[in-house]
Amino acid sequence: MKQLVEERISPRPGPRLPAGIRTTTAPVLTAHRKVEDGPRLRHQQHVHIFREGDPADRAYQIIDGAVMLYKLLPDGRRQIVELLGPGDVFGLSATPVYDCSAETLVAGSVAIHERAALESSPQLVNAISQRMRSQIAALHEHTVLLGRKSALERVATFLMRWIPDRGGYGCKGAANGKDRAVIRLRMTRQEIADYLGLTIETVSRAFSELRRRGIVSIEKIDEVQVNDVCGMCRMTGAH
Amino acid sequence: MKQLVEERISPRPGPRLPAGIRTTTAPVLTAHRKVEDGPRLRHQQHVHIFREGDPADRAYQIIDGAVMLYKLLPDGRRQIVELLGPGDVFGLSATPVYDCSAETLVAGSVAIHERAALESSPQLVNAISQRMRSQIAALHEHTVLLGRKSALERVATFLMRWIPDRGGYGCKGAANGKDRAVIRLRMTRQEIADYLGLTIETVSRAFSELRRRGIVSIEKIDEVQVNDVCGMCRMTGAH
DNA sequence: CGTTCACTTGACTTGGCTCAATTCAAGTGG
DNA sequence: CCACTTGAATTGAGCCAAGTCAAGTGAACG
Repeated sequence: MKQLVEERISPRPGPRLPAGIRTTTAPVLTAHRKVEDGPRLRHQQHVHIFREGDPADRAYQIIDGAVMLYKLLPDGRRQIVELLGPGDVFGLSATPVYDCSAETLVAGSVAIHERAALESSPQLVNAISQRMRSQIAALHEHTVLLGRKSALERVATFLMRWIPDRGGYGCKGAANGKDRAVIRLRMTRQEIADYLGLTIETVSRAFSELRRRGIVSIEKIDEVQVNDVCGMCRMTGAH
Repeated sequence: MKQLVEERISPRPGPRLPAGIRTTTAPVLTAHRKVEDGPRLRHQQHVHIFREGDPADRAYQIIDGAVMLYKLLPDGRRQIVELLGPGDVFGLSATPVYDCSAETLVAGSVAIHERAALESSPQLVNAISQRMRSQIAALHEHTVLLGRKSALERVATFLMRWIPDRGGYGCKGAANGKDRAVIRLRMTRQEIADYLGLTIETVSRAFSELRRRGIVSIEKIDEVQVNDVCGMCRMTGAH
């Protein structure tokens, strides 16, 4: 069974809470502690941490694993608005309720920051502030993808995202002779489609097209071998 | 000639906000000091405040007027990633350079926050933090629009945005008998298109379609009379 | 008891057709 | 004259439907 296990990490032993039950007392995070200290939430794959419209009591920071934030339209259309990994914060809301839902993509754990504690520590505030800036830049980038890129460009951009140190600002091209990479997707085609603003079929066709062109080969369903990273980068529309 | 005029303003009573451009939340006021104090920049319409890639020395907060943030692809495709009004902050960057360009849509003025000063005042940090949360929520909303909405839904959503207190969370429907509104666009069709991820022709056709359906009538080119706000709201895909 | 084979299931791929939005090309009017 | 609108042709991506593939289930059988 999928489950959420909430636990309090040392130095403060505390109550274990069954899934779905909320704490009423806010823990105090002092300035000198690492943000990862304090209460945590362990989670399995594909469980909800919160849903759009829930009271926004807490914010979270990913320690490990991966989380997606998504929004639904009333007729069922889904858009995944952010993909998050270790270090990323989510659940910060400008209103009393969450503006989107958070579901785990990969098992892991997150640190919990009670809403009340979020403004008390200057270090924490500055650290989270810095994170928000990065996430805003990522949202800008994704906005360009959704507003202006073709299906093939979207999928190429998506794949480049998972190749460390490539395609970004200081990308020098292939480090050594070979220009290969292996990507573990950890998302279904449906999730990729909902992130890229496409249908599952279009995503599938884009993968096939990349395979046809020799840019990638797909061994296992969630493992993509990139044979020509620079070649794929040129297909992103960004270069 | 278009110009930027920088000047230092002495502390004085806070801003009256002109109606029109978005008023997401109240203007940011800290406990002892208004953030609008300090150096300012007056600007005319359609001038750049900074460009993508410029060193990100400062952040800005709009006092009045309107600003758009946009990104370009190398082949010239443009995507406007944010539309900002009074109170909104921009120019916060996670890197040493700006991730997008900022251009004014409407003449006005902005407050300048030097990068170094941004972490010094807790009040300022918290106020800006709150602003960033709102902007992230707005970006999420726009992501759904770009990823999942039809052209007509996009334009209807865009128009609803400029009608205060309607279409949002606590929208009660028409306040009194009539259900009308007047919108001053202050953007060209090209800018609207680049914001909505469409072409100028598609935007034009969407306006015509709304006119044909009697939802709006367009007197002057940048003034839209909405005859049936609830009707338009139903076309946004969000209800 | 463990192996095999038929069947089911879910996820992905591919094909064919459709349609919404783009592109190209004239208009129109403030 | 420039920004916008409208029309006609084009096309990329969506939708629907069928096909592939791998993993899992389970009953039969040596």
